[in-house]
Amino acid sequence: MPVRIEDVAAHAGVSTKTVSRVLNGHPSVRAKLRTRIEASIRALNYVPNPSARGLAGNRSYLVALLYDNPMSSSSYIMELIVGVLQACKETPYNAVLHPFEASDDLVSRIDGFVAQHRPDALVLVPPHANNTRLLQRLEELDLRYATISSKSRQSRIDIGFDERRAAADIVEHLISLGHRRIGHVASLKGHGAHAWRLNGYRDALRRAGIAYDESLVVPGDFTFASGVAGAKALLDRRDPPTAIFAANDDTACGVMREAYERGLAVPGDLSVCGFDDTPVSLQISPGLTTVHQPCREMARLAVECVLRSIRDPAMRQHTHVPYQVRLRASTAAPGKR
Amino acid sequence: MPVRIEDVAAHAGVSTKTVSRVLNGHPSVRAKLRTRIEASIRALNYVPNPSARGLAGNRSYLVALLYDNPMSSSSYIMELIVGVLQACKETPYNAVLHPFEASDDLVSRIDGFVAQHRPDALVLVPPHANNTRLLQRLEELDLRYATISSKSRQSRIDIGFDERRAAADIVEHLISLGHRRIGHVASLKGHGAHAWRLNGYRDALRRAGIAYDESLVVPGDFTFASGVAGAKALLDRRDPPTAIFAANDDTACGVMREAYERGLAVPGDLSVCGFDDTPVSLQISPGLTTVHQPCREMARLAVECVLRSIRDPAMRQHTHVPYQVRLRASTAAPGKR
DNA sequence: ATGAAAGCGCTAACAA
DNA sequence: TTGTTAGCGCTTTCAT
Repeated sequence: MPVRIEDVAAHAGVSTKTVSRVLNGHPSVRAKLRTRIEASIRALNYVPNPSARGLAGNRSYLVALLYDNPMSSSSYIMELIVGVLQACKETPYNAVLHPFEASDDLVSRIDGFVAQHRPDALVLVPPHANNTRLLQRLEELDLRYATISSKSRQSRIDIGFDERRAAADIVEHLISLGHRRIGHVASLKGHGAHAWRLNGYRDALRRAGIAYDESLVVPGDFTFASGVAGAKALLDRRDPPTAIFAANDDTACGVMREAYERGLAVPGDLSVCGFDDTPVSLQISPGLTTVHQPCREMARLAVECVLRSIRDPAMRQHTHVPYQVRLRASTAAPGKR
Repeated sequence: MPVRIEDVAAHAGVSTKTVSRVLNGHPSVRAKLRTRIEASIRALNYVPNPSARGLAGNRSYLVALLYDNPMSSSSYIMELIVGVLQACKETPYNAVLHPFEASDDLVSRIDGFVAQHRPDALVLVPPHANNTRLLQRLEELDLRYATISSKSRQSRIDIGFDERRAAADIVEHLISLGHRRIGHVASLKGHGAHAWRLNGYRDALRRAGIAYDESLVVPGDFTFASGVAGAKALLDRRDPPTAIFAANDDTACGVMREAYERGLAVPGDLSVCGFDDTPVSLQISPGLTTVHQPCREMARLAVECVLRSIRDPAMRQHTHVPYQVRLRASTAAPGKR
């Protein structure tokens, strides 16, 4: 159990500091010596003590994932977690999760959290990723952070995907099936998603020469309930849409529920598509056409970048990762039964 | 930033050791002194440095959640995570997540993980919670652990719920609606759930005086695909069941998919119920009748108990937490349309 | 019930 | 490029 750095140093015939340098990837160790020390490390099965490293180096080896609402978006968070864990694997870093509800005293609560756990790096997702006061405060604390899908340009490191183009793609798919009257249950205001997905919807209409009808866009907040309500509003019209593009899968499920309650067949009477490709899009019947949001990749990249930025604080990186439209059975030509 | 224990000691006019005792809840500090020191701690906004505590006390302040498969059961894991985080809140402990795929060298991989991260406590969920070799190894390493829903009696601390009775309850619900021929798509073998849920199903039949027909039980593995396959097998019979009890919600969704493909109405032509009360049970249409598995409570209790067991290593605790049957629209009287 | 001194295992300055 | 010497901030002996 207690193999310490000095045991390795003795075994390799060097000083502890040199072993430390190898451990920390310091460049000024000759290749030959480095190899010998690495051999000793393996031979003794040495693993450095994180507390000791942390204390001496004033680091915690913790990267924190800060998110908002575990309830309504648990599969989104879960996918991010998988990505974060992938990135931490093979590093001395551990991931810790910190749900914080948005509130006025958010900044001071984050202060408390930082004081207590002293994470070396943070990853923020919306809506915190859009909270400029919070980002400001993290800068003041000189903490490295990365955001995911932030709409703020303030963040030095942000990983997202082209949500606008993705939304346009999926609406274009509906148009290509023959739909002309397409409803949209919008995203939660404040999220970048709100504008991105709405603009993508409008882009697709414009390119197809379909006039934008504001009344076909109803408010939503990413919840199932807002899908039900949005579908009610849209389907109660005298000229109901033949297809509905919901801002996310949960909302799309709400739309499908309302169609079900009205005895409307999906996709026969109404095509529905979502966004995110959460597990429910495969579990529901018919399978839901949606956009695969590359959560894992985004989270993995975010962690990789933010860990790199610990060494290089000036680093900036704004990256889009690829997405995919997943065509399933919930969309078809209008009027087809 | 750098408020240290000696600052607190100076402020309160005591030695650092006494402050340390207060921090660690040591009983041998007089109430008056304790109060004074606590006031100093608050006044200075002191938060102990986890790395320093960890190094000096040979602890990591980490509790690890060990699980198996993030894919097929992400909402189950997510709920556990919420419970684990709740329990860690207001403690100096941080939760870390460690997915490990089951394999022959699982034990040695856990050894590596323990060597690297030195968690003070572990929480195991099935199937790891049933891995006696693994539990054995943790005992050897003198590591505190708690299991969730373990079928092994080896675990000193286990939190579960009465799955057998819950299964019986939900099947009794089907019987009370008038169903007599009820199919069951079984759980993954190896999980405690397999026997518990199957036995509960049999209990309910027996109590209702319905003969157990082995051929109405088809194998499953908690996946959507096994629900589809199981439903195919059951619905292809000359005397198909009027209701199907699926081992979990994902499987139930597969059953509903197969019903959908055959043009069978749920619940008109077929009642379906699941188990777990994952988010999909609300998102799907009709809403899925299921058993609410109290994941959060189980995880919270497991962490609370295992942290307590650090101080009291002999501690044993085997607890069942309450569950609830959630009646939704996927079950109705047979033949009703 | 409280205090003094000695580390825990590592890294950061500084030296060589 | 490598080694020496001090700590990092806390808890633990062992005193008292």
